[in-house]
Amino acid sequence: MKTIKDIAKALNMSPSTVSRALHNEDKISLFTRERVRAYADKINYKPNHFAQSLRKQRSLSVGVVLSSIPNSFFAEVINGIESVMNSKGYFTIITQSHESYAKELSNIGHLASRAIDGLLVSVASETKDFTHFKALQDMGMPVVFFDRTISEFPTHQLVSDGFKGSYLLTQHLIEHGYTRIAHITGAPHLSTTQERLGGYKRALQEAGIAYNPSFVKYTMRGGMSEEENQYAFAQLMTAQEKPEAITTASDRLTLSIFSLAIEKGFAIPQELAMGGFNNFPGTHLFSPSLTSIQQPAFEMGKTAAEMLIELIERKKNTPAAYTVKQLQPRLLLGNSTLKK
Amino acid sequence: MKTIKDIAKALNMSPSTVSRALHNEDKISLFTRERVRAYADKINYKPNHFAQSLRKQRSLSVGVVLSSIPNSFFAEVINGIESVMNSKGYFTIITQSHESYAKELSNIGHLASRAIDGLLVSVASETKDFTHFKALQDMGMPVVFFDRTISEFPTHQLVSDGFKGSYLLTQHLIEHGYTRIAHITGAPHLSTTQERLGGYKRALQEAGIAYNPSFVKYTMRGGMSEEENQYAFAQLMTAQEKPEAITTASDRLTLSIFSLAIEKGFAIPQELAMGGFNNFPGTHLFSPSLTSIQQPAFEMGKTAAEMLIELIERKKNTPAAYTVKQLQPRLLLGNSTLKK
DNA sequence: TTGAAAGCGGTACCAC
DNA sequence: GTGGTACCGCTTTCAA
Repeated sequence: MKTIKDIAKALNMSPSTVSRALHNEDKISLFTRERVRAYADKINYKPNHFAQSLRKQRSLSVGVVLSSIPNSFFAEVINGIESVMNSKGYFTIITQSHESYAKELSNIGHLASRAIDGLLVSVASETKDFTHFKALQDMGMPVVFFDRTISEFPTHQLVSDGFKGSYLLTQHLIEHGYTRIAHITGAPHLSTTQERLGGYKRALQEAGIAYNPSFVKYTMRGGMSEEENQYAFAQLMTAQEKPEAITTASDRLTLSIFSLAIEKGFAIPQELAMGGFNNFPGTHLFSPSLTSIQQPAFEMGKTAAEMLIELIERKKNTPAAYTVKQLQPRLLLGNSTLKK
Repeated sequence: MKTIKDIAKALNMSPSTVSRALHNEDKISLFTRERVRAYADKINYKPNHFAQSLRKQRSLSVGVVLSSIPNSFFAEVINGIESVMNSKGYFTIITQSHESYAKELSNIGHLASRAIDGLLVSVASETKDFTHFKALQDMGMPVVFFDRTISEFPTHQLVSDGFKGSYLLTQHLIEHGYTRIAHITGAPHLSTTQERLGGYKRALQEAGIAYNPSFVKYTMRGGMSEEENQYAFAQLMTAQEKPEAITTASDRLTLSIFSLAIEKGFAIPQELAMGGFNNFPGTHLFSPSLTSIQQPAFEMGKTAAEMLIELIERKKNTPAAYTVKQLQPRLLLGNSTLKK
């Protein structure tokens, strides 16, 4: 691997001149700049990233902690993040928590030792303690939360309007004649869970339908555990008072519960209507086509990345005015929630 | 950020001792080791990765170049790669080519300047020139190809048996009474394209069905371009001699062509049977459920990562004996290829 | 068993 | 405009 010193020696000048020439500084004569450039190209010189980072105390890379890459929602989010980071010259290191607190903790540790310049996080569903994020932030690391956030955390946050999404879906079901509507959701302490539940309740309330707590089922692993999902579904459908419609609050849950209902032989939507949060491509090809609340995943990644860059490149002493942004979800109608 | 020097000063010893103690070297007294460990823990010391990499001339990170993260197949592959890399202490930097040669080239450049220890590549469909990979390899960078490979490239390679997958699907269709079977595939120069086409041809040949070149359509962007897909589909279905079945050679193509057929109102499988390579979860919920060839994506990532680690950690002077591994795909039967 | 010091590749301050 | 050089944090050889 060729270094600046090699170039300096070959061209008979000092390393500092070479460095400056490569950075195209005006102080260096155009002639020298050209000579250096040409030679660097010729020997295919690449700056050593570690030396640069060590010296400049910044790595031009950011870390991402999210639940799972094969989840279509997050896959699209990553795409959005990378589109921004690449154009700004930053690298993106992605880690998966698989909804586990322990994994999240160890990922954060690894990322910290990589001296990343900033961190994008969608909190694992198991996580209830935030001191590991706070510790990083106190050390000067910019942190932005997206999707699953910690509302009381002092930093930029980006969420999709889960309240609205859930509200629209529930309202849609009510308009189509359903009144016994269930809601299967994630862990109760999560912001997303609370919002989505809130939208569901509000729609019921506005329609004058009494809220029935036994129609709401929580899953601690947010749909990642098939047993948990089956249990929640069974509890709902073996009760004396069964729901006529189920809404689901996350990608995994939606796919899993829909799949279960088909498996168990429920007629959809005649016997049981279904709809939920879902970013999988192709659910319009399901039988019946699935009514979904789609979140703007790519845009979420893109915007979160922009917020992070803003924090990273802000002057150190500028006091940060943290904002919380909300993106609007879309309700995509399918046949799984048709009028009875 | 605390450094080794801080620890040394606080404990009144030299940086070298601290370094050795942290690495648990026997030369250092147990007492000292414990003292250092305890203090390092207390101040939450994390080694500076850049300094380490700069000094040791290795980064403990690997680069990955693949087509697209939101593609379920690659998302699962990434999962497999990370499971190995994390356990071995390596970091994984993922880049997407979106099937573009230019993007692939620039990704490789970025990764190289990050001084990655190794590279995992699934070649972009546009790529026809391999000198950028060769250059890296000549500089001592271990490279492993997976999925979309360059067969003549001297290194470890890992593919799924596309010939077999395609053969099984075509054979299945023939057994169910179809004879006019089409095949929509990617760019003709790709190894995967040729294999999958090969399996298709072999099955036809064994059944004594004449190969009809007008039943094979190529897409240069491998399903990423909706226009291309529509054109290929239209060409097949507006010809005088229409196929009764279509097989598709990649995830994107399978989803896209299936979607098109539904949209255009074809009765599946009565009028047109469909099946193809597909790793999307949930196609059993399609209407009709989709016959698919599933590739072992997680295992592919896992094995490719292991092969790369093997190359990285091999002693420099050991001559490499490169191997080509094949993983077996599974044929998942659905209703989209039922007997007429 | 521990310490001193050189050096990994670049950058940036200070001279000239 | 250009050169000399200290230094970023860590590892490792040599010496003690």
